[in-house]
Amino acid sequence: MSNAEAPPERPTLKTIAHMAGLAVSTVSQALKDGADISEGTRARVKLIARQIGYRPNRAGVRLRTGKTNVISVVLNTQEEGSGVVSNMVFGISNALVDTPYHLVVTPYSHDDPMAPIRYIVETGSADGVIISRIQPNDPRVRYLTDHNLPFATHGRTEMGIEHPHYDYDNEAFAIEALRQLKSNGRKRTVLLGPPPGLTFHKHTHVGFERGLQLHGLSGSAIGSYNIDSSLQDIRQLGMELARRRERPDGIVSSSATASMALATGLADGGMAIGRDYDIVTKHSTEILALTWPRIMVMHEDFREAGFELARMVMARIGGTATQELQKVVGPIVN
Amino acid sequence: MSNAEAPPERPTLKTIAHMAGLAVSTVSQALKDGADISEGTRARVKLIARQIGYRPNRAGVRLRTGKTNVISVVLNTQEEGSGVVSNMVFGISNALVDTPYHLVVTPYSHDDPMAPIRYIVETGSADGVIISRIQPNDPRVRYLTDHNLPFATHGRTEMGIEHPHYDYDNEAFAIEALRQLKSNGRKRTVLLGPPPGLTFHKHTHVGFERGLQLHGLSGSAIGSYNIDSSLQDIRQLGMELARRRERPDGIVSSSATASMALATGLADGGMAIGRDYDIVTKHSTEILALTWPRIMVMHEDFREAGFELARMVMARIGGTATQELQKVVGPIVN
DNA sequence: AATCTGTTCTGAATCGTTTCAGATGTGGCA
DNA sequence: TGCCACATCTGAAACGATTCAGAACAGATT
Repeated sequence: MSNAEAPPERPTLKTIAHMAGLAVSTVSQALKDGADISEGTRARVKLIARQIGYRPNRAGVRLRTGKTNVISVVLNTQEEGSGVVSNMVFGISNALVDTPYHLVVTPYSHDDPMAPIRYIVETGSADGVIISRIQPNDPRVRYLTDHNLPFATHGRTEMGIEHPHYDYDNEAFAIEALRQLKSNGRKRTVLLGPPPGLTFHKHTHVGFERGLQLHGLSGSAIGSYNIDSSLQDIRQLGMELARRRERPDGIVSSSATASMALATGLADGGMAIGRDYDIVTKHSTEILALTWPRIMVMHEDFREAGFELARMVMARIGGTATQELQKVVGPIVN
Repeated sequence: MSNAEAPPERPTLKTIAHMAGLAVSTVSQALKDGADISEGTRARVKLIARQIGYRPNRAGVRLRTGKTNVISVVLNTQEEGSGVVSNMVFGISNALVDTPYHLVVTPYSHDDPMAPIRYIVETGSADGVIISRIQPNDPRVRYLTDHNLPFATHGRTEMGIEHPHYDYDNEAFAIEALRQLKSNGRKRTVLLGPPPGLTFHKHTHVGFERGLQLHGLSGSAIGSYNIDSSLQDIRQLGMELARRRERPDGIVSSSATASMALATGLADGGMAIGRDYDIVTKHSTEILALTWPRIMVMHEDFREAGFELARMVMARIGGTATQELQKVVGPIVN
């Protein structure tokens, strides 16, 4: 009838302090190798902590220090894509294993990309942020910089602000894609690129133009559609291309699903890959290579991207210089 | 030189109390429509709170009340799939809009599905949990039930424990798939189903068997491979099937990507969809229907699943009876 | 005038952690 | 013996919210 059989409460610093016969503050210091603690008690405290499975209470730490131990990844709800998001998320998760950080997903529904950023800053709900779909002049980057919240971007900006970023070299991709088309004897090329406004749209188009010159090809970018267009629309585009007087014979595409839809449309129009045209695309899963083997592919690894971005944010939180936290990976040329 | 131009601190209850000339506890009560507060001050406090953009400090609430305002979704890092994960996550996010809940992603790397669950329970890091890849006798379900942590499962169990769940009726799917194959004149069927161990493996196989009887078809389930097998392996399987003396002419598959790989292998073996065989599959994105129009599809909506699961967990946290939080959606038969 | 009832508000304690000024005790040295 | 320096530990305060026993005061009742 006594309180002997109390439910097993989570151990706190107080628990350890009681067991060790020390004050709470001593225990706190000991656990973090504070200066003024003797080697002996330090070891003793740590032993006890390990024995009883002590884990610092996140709310306590957060309240006292302001550190949330949270990394927030801000995602566009619309973003579909074949596993881009999940791979990013898993990549980030992977980098967070064995750190105190938790990963929270903060979504936004296309109307306002700034809303989640403001929310995070105003409520102080994360120590660091990862954002994607970067624009050359990105208000989120400015805002986060102004408010001094560590972040990393999946993509580059052009606003004279140094910040951690990870990016795929889409310029190199476009050039290499054209090189491959050229070496297959293709002459009249077309680019189905990223949606306008985003930085990697620019990079891709610049690379495309440079590639055309470099390899002496003719070609043009599709203006009316991009890889974010509906698959139905892209298929229509394919049929349209097949109906042109001067049919293109080489296609550069920035997305695997878009490529499939486009190839389907072209097939509707009677054009066969390998015979009438070739198509080079980025892809991130093996399904394309397996079921559309004639589509030429360059791999882009979003898991790696997530992993690196998370490491960058953590490094930034830890004080690493921004300049050391920038990485652009080129396409893997086989 | 005075402290007049202090940096804009986040407002707290103290700020409001100061402005309203009230005690902190009064403000706290007023904001949550506590009983003993006059209508007047209630309105006044709320007005001020709105004006200055007050948001409760999560750490404060969490420390005092133990409520984390976090929903955790536990995901298998291996889980690839075409956007299953991202759609789930976005669906959950959607349900969490305009609630105080944040979504944290807790991953695990196949070795131990229990690890993240134990972590969440032991550290009390979430008010509710969403899990998937459910087994008929799932230790996670027992553990969460025993420890009284609200949760919802994406899939059903068979362990005599009532718990919130959302599931796709894979039994009905298999039966309907066979019906469609039958009506196309197919006779010798084969099932490429979910990996063994999971509940929806069982459901799919039961449905398959029942469908065979119901429609008087012959058929068998593939034992050695499943939709989690590598796409290369599945393609091999397709070639193998095409080499059999008694070639199957009807295929039921539980995954879109697996179906594509299988169809590719069958094509390698000289079999053409529509001519030599038909294949019915589940899918969740429109890409399949667009580029493989001859594959017959039934749609499974993972965004909806995530949405419903999140609502169930929140309802459970709010005390809604478990029995009212169970939903099984059938395949949409066109 | 004294007492009671009821409404509305307050103060203190608490959750778990960190920080920092100061307490305690040890030994050395004059 | 008395004083100082040093190593080690402690107590109190703070972060922001909630809870609850009780304070303060008004009006009604005797």
